[in-house]
Amino acid sequence: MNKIILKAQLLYGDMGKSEKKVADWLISHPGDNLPMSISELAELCESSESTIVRFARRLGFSGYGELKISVAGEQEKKVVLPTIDENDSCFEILGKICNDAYLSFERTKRTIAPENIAAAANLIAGARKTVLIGLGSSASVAQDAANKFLRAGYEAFSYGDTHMQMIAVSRMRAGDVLVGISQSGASKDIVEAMRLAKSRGISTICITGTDRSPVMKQSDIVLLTDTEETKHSSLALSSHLSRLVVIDSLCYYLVYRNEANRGNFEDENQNSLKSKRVNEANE
Amino acid sequence: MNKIILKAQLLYGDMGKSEKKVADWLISHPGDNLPMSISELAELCESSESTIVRFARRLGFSGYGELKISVAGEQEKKVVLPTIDENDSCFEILGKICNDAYLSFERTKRTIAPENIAAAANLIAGARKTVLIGLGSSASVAQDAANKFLRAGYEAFSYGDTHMQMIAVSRMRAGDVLVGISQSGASKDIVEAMRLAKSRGISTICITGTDRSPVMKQSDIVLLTDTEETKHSSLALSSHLSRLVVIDSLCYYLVYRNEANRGNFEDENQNSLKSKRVNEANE
DNA sequence: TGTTTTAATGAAAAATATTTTCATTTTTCT
DNA sequence: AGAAAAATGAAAATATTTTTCATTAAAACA
Repeated sequence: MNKIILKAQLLYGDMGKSEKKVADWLISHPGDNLPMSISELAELCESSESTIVRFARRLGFSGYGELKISVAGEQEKKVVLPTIDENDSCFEILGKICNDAYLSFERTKRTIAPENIAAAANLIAGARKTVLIGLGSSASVAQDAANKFLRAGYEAFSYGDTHMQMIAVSRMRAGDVLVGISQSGASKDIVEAMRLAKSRGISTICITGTDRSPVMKQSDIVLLTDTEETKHSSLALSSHLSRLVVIDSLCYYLVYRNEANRGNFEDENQNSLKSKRVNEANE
Repeated sequence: MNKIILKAQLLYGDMGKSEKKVADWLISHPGDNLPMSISELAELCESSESTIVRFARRLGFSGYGELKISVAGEQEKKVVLPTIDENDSCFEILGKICNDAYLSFERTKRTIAPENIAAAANLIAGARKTVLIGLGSSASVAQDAANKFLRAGYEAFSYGDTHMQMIAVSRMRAGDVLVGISQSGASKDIVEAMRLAKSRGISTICITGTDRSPVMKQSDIVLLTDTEETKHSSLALSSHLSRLVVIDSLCYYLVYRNEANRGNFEDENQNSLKSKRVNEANE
């Protein structure tokens, strides 16, 4: 995978017309080495030297020299363009999905507010208990999160059933935290549950992929993940993965924060599951 | 081994005293990139710019620029493994987890057998129904998969409860497919359920991160994901994501295979959920 | 061994390449 | 449509690379 081309695609939207011409050239010449001099490339792209320097800087290089060298370093790895088409084999699709996930992670890093993740983690760390709710694919994210938080030593529960969600919220009190997970940010039942929680003085956090969405209005802390419309379909695969990495980073932070847990939680968890494993010798 | 260093050694005898100093520096710094400018290198080698140009030409390059780029191209892409430490902020952890996920995807692409994914997808595509089972974090993977397969137009169910898993298997028949998900590949209950299924002539697929694991012996098709031992902890975050991208690629393939579905499944799914969304105007 | 010839070297000049600056153009917002 | 902001490229300012050439070091020969 060519990281430079991926990065160029990632930042494509931010570029001006002329910078896009540089990106286009790069994207349409994967595997090529860059011309020796910036002037040659400027001519090829029908652009100017300064634009190319700006392009290189946008990608994180100090200038054209670094870009040139980095492109050379990336060579021999072919680019997979992340549009899935009907003739792709399963394995090709896997490659494209991995690419897409990578881009989604990069977008999430840009979208999410660092201080909000920290705030969310600290809120959960100090909470009496944490309840996570979501529907559809967000229900499995919620379940996964509850699973991990519990293993990290925090009281966490998830509910995927709208009735149970309301019941759970009605049993919560100040000092508890409700985490609502919704890609669209507009799931009625989740918004309702969040509203109820908020009215009862319970802290609320949402993880959503849609800015200015209803669920945000009911949240004390907003974790905004990859907001890009998924290019493939409503399966919304990559955005789902982004929500998981956000959960994972919260979880890691919690593990490290939990002094008592830090050293031994791995072993403890391993031991608690030991009886559930096949004794390989008998297998 | 680095081709450029090899060449330098080959031609070492022909060089003058000063050129040898340049060769020595290169040989004693394998894996390093060359300094940005020829003057820097001249200083490091206690030599001069002109000598370095001569050295580069002797090796067959047109000048320092080409040598520099060629050295960069030769570099083995050594990846920095991001180890999370206790002083990292949540946001830093997020970055490292994304990196880790990326590496995990790369490993999965190398480990998984392309023909096996295809076989698994085709098996599911032709099945009367598909049952997915897993425990712990694999339960949420199973749930996520069932959710997506159903949306893609296939009969799919997941069970996270060991009793329900056995009951579900006992109700299956030839023509059905059982997918067992287990990172360790050694979960007793999953292996049991798979064995039962196999004895009853039901096709079995496993998704696991452990080669030569018990669950593999009960499987017709093995999807082996990232087998790297997780560097961080038993939370096994990245391997979890790898299993999800495998599910996602199966799912996409199924979507494209399902002729009837292809065009309109997105819209249908969107419509079926419409009543569950907040009407934004009222919000 | 001393002298001549040849090769190697580096300082500085010349040629190239890159980066910055800034006036002009284009786009966006009102 | 007009004002403000952003993007662009020409040209100036830097920086880098290459060439030149005087000097030095090494080899060849008497």
